[in-house]
Amino acid sequence: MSIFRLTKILKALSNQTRLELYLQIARQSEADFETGCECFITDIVGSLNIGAPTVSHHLKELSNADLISTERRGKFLTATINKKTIEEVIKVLSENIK
Amino acid sequence: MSIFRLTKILKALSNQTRLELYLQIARQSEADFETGCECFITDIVGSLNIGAPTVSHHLKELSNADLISTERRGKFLTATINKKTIEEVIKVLSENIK
DNA sequence: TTTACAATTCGATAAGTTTCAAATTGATTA
DNA sequence: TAATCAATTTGAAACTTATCGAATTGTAAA
Repeated sequence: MSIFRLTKILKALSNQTRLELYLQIARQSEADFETGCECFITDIVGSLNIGAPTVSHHLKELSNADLISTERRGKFLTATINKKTIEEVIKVLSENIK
Repeated sequence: MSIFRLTKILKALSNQTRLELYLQIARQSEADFETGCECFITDIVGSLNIGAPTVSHHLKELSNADLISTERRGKFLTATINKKTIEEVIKVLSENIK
């Protein structure tokens, strides 16, 4: 992984609100796998203390960093995390800290 | 680890120059362990394409995030990474991405 | 088809970050 | 002690980011 890509991913995770958003999607993804439900953004918007435009902006940042994928479900938006991306980050960091 | 602390650490690593600085210190630390040498900041300043004040600023950010420790050796400054910190980050990320 | 609601885009502002030049501090060496 | 060199501090400029209100788009329900 290039240093540029690594920086981009870490930058996407380096804002508190965005990190919370990401972690919430991650937790939700895990729960959904068991329950068969889906992670609706509208629910998260309600629980975090920021407006819809800001959430939209943050989601785009996470998407651009390839940390999550989103999908429209009619009126709503669902999000899932891309495990591969975060696993790569973990791997790179681990390798450099032997 | 609190979300605040995690954000602070990730923020410290989310700038390309600062990440390169950190990785260089990490690599150097590893090499030094074998050679018995030390990681002098003055050498890194020469190899990265930025001025001394900027390096100083970045080192402080890394220190404040507890990612590195620095020590004066007379006229010079040496740096070592704090493995524990990055290991905690790796752990938290891993746990949240099951 | 009008209404309602989720999400996005746009434009603006406030806040934060990166970087440098100049001045300063701390420590070594001539 | 004076000169030198590494590192830090300060102050400022340029750039980036987070956030919001208002307007817009897309979809579903009345």
